[in-house]
Amino acid sequence: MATGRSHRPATRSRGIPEATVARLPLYLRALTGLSERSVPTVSSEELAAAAGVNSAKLRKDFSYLGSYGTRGVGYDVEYLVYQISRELGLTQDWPVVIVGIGNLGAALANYGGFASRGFRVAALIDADPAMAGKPVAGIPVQHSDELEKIIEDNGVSIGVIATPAGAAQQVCDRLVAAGVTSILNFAPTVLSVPDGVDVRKVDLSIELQILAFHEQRKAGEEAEAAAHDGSGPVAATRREAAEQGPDGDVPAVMPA
Amino acid sequence: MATGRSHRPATRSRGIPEATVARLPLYLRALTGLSERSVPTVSSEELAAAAGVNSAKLRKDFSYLGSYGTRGVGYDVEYLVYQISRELGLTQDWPVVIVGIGNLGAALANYGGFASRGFRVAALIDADPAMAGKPVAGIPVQHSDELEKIIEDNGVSIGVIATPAGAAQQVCDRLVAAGVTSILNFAPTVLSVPDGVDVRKVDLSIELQILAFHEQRKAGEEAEAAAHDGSGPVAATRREAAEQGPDGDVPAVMPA
DNA sequence: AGGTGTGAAACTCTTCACAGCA
DNA sequence: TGCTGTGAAGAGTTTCACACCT
Repeated sequence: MATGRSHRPATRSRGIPEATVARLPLYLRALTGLSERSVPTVSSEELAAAAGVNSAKLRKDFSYLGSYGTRGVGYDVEYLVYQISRELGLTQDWPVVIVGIGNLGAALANYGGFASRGFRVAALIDADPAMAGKPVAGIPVQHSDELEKIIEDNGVSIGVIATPAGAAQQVCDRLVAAGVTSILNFAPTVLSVPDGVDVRKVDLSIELQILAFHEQRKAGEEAEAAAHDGSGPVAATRREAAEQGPDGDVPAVMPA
Repeated sequence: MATGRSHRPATRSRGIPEATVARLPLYLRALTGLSERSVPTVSSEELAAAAGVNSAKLRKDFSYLGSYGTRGVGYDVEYLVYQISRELGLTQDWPVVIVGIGNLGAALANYGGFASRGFRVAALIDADPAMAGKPVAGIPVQHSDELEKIIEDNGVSIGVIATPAGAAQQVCDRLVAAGVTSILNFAPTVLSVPDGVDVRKVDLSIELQILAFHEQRKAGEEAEAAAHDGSGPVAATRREAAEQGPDGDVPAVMPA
């Protein structure tokens, strides 16, 4: 084991690697599916397939949480659901505000998986006075003047920004000033936040560009293959296969 | 799999690491901003700040593309924009279809950054006959019966799935059968696709769960700090700082 | 047998630090 | 002088393979 050096363990805290954290929701979703179908236990192999990862990775991931499986048998579905939920902090309810109720904001408000898993839409906020009072997904939109009050009254610590890019930083600043410490940003901007505030970003156009890169490379390879004829230096120049998507992913938070 | 078993050479091909590819769109966005403000050159330091990464990483990233900078000076903005665009395959236009025109699909269709950067919404497709013909973002929605024809007629190779989870795999299968080889999936499901097809996934609920994990950890640390010592548990938050968000990120594609 | 849990190896990504060029 | 480009070190992640428990 460790040579007794006082080296910073880096991934500190309770030591679950970011990459693992990013996959826990995936496992949880797969487990929930099994649970609904009343499956009592799963092997790492089966669960891994359902979650779209490989079994070695899954076992390693679970090993960071503890020893929740039974050798020769597998994992108890209900028990794992609970353990992962707890680890992710989903046994409590997180009030969330969504700022910017355009198409995207409305889509998010309507998103079922929201309420279902530990999150509660505490408020919808928009800068347009014409929106105020209009119900979206059964929740009346409130004007952004109320932002600070809403956050304090509801103890909101997670905010979702679905505004146009131009407004994002400003909204972000107000959210943070009011006490929000985690932000999910859908606006195509880099947000700057003080230390201690986490930002995760979802950007459609970035995803598409990454796809385009690979798409282009496929086209190139095809042409090359046609020119060369088969049997290149590496017979298998095909796609290299990173089994799962780009969802949660690895690099995670972004203070400052 | 086909012929060769063995291992994938991984990052192979022309050797740009996935992590770098995932950041190129970020750089491109920052550069576009500079370009619009007619800034002629940038240093790695400045550009890195604008893109939300650190400069060493940026320089390393660029070194995979070639030597496009000038020592002692920096990078020519326009030239870099071109080089990155080319590398990402954005000098050509990619026709894209969006399947599932609910709130989310509509939001995507309306998303400006779309058309602006190498992508063209070739068609909007929905299974609801009542939607057919209705224009969204100026484009008439077409019924899913037309899916195969649309894809072939337009030479579409990138598809966006914004349907409910239940329909996603089916839609995916049809897209792939019709010739689509890159898919951006917004439905909360693991899609299975044949080898050679790339899938990227965006999942709101996963992002929120990751935030919740960190949020919970912050709360825990605070409590711990408070217990240890009465002094203000102010900005105690350690957070080790992964400077950028979870956007594109590292693990990338997912065949099979 | 059957499947988990985990050291150790392999690989990828990030950061450092500085040589070298404009 | 100033900033790029990069080898090398370091950190984090994935995969392997097998000991160990049921």
